[in-house]
Amino acid sequence: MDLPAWEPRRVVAMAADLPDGVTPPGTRGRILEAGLELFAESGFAGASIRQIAGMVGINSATLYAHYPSKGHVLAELVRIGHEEMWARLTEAAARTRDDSAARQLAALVRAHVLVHTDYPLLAVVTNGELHALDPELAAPSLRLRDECRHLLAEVLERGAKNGEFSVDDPLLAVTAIGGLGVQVAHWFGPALGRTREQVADQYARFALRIVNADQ
Amino acid sequence: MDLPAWEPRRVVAMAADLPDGVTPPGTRGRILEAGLELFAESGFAGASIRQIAGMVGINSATLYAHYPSKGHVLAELVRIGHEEMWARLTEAAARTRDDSAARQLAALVRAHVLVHTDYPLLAVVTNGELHALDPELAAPSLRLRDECRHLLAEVLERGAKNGEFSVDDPLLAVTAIGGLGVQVAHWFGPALGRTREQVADQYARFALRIVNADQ
Amino acid sequence: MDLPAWEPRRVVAMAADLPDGVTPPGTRGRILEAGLELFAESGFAGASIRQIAGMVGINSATLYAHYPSKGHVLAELVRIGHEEMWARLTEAAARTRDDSAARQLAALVRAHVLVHTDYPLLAVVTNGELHALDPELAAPSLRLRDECRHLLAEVLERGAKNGEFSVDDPLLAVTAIGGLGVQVAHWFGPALGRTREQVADQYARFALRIVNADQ
Amino acid sequence: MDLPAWEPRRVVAMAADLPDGVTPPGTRGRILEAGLELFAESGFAGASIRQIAGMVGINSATLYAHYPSKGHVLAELVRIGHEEMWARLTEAAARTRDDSAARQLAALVRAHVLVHTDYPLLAVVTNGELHALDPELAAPSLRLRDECRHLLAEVLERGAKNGEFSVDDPLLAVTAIGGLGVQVAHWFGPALGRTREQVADQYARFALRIVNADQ
DNA sequence: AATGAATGAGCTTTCATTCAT
DNA sequence: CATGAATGAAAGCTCATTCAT
Repeated sequence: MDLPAWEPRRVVAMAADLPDGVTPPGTRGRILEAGLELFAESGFAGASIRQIAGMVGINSATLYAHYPSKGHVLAELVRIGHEEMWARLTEAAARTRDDSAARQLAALVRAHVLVHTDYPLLAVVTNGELHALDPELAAPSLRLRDECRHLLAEVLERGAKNGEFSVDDPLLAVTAIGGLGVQVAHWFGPALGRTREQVADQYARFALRIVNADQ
Repeated sequence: MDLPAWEPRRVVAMAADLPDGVTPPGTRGRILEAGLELFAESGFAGASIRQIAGMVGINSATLYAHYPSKGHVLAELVRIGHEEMWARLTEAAARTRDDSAARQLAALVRAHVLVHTDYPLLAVVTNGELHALDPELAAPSLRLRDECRHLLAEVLERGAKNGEFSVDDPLLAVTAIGGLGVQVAHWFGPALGRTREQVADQYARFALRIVNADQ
Repeated sequence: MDLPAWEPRRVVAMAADLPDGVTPPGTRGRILEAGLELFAESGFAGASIRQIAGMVGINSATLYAHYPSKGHVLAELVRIGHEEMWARLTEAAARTRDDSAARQLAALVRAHVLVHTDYPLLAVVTNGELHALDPELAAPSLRLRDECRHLLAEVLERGAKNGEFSVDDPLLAVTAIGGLGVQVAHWFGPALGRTREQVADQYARFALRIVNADQ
Repeated sequence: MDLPAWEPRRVVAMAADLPDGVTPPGTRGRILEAGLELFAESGFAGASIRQIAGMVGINSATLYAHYPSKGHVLAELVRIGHEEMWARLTEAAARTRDDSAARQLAALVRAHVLVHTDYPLLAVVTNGELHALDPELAAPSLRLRDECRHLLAEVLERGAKNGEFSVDDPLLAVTAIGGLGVQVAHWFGPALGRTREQVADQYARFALRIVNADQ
């Protein structure tokens, strides 16, 4: 097996993409993208307002015409990340509401993985820099995050109840399956030689096996 | 299912423990423990030399009598973390050298999980702050890290070859199984209501299912 | 003879003057003047950024909006000093190009002395703090300095060749005549009771005698 | 004429020599020599106690078993430098007490130059770092320094009175002749291709010409 | 005589932020 | 909308010096 050399970076991916339609126009949006790249690379504390401004090509004071503080840039990124995740998982759950638990679980895991392959920098910031946010700025994201975890918990319970799944410890299954997706953001990239679909499908199968679902 | 409220912290665990026998005596060791706690909580860039010194109860200048720079404190933590992980995985692999691939995989995953439950702060720093290290200070740890990944890859290949495992995409299986353990450090703690053994056993079973081993 | 008491200071003069037209306007110029005074008095290493800022009446951080480092303040002073010296010597040499070597030597020494009486602090910094400068920042000044020494060497050679001067060891004559002027910056001041012109004329006569020119 | 490239160093010479018989034995003497080298190269403020200790091969705390402070190391160097200068000039003046003023002036200048060629580092520190010394530590040296200047002033006055010399402005002649010697310490070295005697003889002749003595 | 550990003060520089223009 | 200048606070680190051993 060819293990690609492990890189001591927080994210392997390069493009600081944001979901369609959420990037504000003009300078405000470019600040957001620069913040995304730098926060993903160096963490919130490790990135400076001057670095962000420099990447955008503006004076650091100009940033304050668009965001009231460095923390608010992070807050907007974290909000966008959580909303995208929540939207995709909610959509996947709704779309498969009447399917078997197995199909719904697969859909949720696929959605979960794909949001991490599509926006790896955003995912790394969203998952890893929440601690740097003022509690009041973090609160809305925390609510979305809890809803996402409950979506996963609910399908596991449904499958356990109706006999599709055989789960010894549902809580650990949630942490495992959730954790699988989170890690994807760190290493997914073109060097891997796998498409986003391939990873999503494979990880969905892993999840089904974790809960002993027939496949 | 009772999902405990998700906490916006990098580590849930509290005790800034280091493996037996590696903590240097006296002030040097206390600096290491304080650095561990603060780097785990706030990241390398988010923790200041004065905070570390304050936690130890020394003047910030005194720190430099023991370590030549802030980066060297991190470097020692990262080195310890990688050596512990490497030692445990190597031991597990050696102990099960003559067993089936399934038993060896289980042993590796158990060891991997246990090192994350036993030293969660160290694991978070070891996995998450390597990027902040000067390349020359990081190099030895990167070598150990690659060896660990190869241990896992080798047992997967052995099981795939001898028919114990059925793996579509071995590389993705490595990332998945490896990723499972890494995440443990973030949420394992007393509030979870699971012992370290319970988590390790369960995760070992998850891994075996991921590779379709008979159990 | 009334020898004024010798003072253990690097410069006796007080006014931290810079040549006309080179002081930048506003804060940037006041930083330069404060740096001049403090570097002259205490040397580069002995003067702190906070002292400079305090003398200007600004926060020490503000200094960095005008100069990228303490070394760059020194670099600008050293550059100004060398350019003024070079300009005056070049002008003196050009003005007397068609005169006798004796008249040209006198003009050069007068110019050399006058630049030291007019800007003694600048001369002390320019001559005495070059060693503290990064080589790349020092390079342009070193070139000017070498050109100045060659101006002096050339007139000595001309006078030696055409019989106006009688010089045993031209190299030592250059060091002696050059050294005469350099020292002036340390002790010239109002307490001396001599005008700049008196010193310049007298030293020019000294130089002519050193090379045995008819007067 | 081959002007050697001008070097942006405070002293060109290398050997950190002290006069015979004054270097204290053992560590105390090695501290003095290390201080001499570093103070000459970087100035008092630019050299640290740890650098000195490092050069000696001792712990910086050990230095305080030999000298009560960094300033006292400088003070001892400055004292030694002034005593050597005073001793040599006094001896030269005494030896030529009954000679012509011209011969006495030549002897004084020769002695002055030779002390600068023989101990250039010491001379640079002695002349250039007095300002960094506490006034009470500097006082004895200042007295010696004034005596030296008076020796020179006296012979000039004698020569002027008895008609050997023709001096317009004795004070400026003192500054000029004194300044000649001081500068020697900065550039004298093996690269010059002149012996100490050659320089001393030549500079003595320069001095006689400055005062219009018959030669 | 020498040391390692410790310290308070200070260093140069960068931080996020403000404000007048 | 954008800027240059400014700031208080704090960053990592070095300073000369002290002290118990």
